[in-house]
Amino acid sequence: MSTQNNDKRTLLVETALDLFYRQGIHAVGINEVLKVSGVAKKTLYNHFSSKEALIVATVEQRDQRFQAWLNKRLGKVAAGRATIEAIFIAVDDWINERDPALGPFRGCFFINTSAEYSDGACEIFQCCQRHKQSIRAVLYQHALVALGEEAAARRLADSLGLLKEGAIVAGHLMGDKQAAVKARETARRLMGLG
Amino acid sequence: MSTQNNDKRTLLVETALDLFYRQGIHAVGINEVLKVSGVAKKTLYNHFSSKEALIVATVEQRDQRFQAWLNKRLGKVAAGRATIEAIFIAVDDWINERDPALGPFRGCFFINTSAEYSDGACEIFQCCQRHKQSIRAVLYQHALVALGEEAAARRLADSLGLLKEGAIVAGHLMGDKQAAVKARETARRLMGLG
DNA sequence: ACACAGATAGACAGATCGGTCTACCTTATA
DNA sequence: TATAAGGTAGACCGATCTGTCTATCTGTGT
Repeated sequence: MSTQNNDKRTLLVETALDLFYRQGIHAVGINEVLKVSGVAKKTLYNHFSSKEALIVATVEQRDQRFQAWLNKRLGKVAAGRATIEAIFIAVDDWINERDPALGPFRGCFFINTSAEYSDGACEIFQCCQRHKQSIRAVLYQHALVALGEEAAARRLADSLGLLKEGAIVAGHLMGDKQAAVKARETARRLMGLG
Repeated sequence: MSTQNNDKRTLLVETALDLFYRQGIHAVGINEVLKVSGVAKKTLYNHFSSKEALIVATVEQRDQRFQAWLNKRLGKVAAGRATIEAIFIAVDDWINERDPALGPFRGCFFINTSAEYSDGACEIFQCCQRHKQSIRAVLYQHALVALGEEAAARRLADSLGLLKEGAIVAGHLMGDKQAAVKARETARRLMGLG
């Protein structure tokens, strides 16, 4: 049946995403995904032509989940400065695992994945790129509301983007659980709120 | 002979570092390292007890090379603000591959490696952590010279660290070759030079 | 000249990889 | 109830992985 069909596909993607995020992609074999999910190998290759296709699906899934989570967090916040601050607060909750929606914190799945697939021509890397561009678009949108002028908004969005990526990296690699708080304070200073 | 002994070891580490940085660690097998370096397998296992030991050696080698490169770049610059700016200029040259000392730019080897070995208890991850802490110490040292006050210097060093990590990530994942220039401009603003 | 340390090539082992395929089972619908 | 689609379990394939081991060669110090 079609619904079960999608159920299996979804189960595979969610299981793979969880394992890939925790352990890295090359470190997780197809057989482990099958064992954990309880799905048969034939079913996997019925839905995906290869491991790479499964990886692409997990990246897209993570993108959708992340953006849905972020939109929910930002839903009731006024556009502009308040939303920009809310983004850093959301990242802080993510790093400190105060929000179960994203699961445990192991850094940015897209940064981690692009570390393993860094060929700019490959589909996996490009999926990661698209995600980052989506997030940057959100930052620019609210920077524009905050500042009203395009060039200044671009500059602010660039700075905010760097701070956000830096916070995620520092939160993971350096174990600095305050990284997003520091990023938010720096952002406030850049927006003239410090 | 003892010198040849070290020659082989060094050759193995440099070859492995180059391959690991370009392709990722799990994606490179021991046999490939041996083939490219022209060293016999027995010799490798004479110097390293396992692949993991070789990986640790490559991370340490990258740390040494990076710090030597940075120190050279900063050698003739006045301590404080000027050195902080020079750091971002150096990162810019790295991203745009204008300085052959670090080879091609594939993002931060330590970030990439910690993406594949993210268990906080494992030796490899801890080596990556130590590197980042060394760099942060340099930032703090010059922030202190620039500001003269410890708490403010810590805040500044934190902000600069986030901008630097963000620039490296943006330069790689988003292909933003201007990332370090933007980070530098933001840093200038934070230091009251904007 | 001889002994020995350390290098070489590469066979080999055992596990695991991604991916294919067979054979059987379950279930919804005509 | 018959049919057909899609699931299950898992054997199997060739390739590759890390790591061990044998056997041979080279070069240095005494």
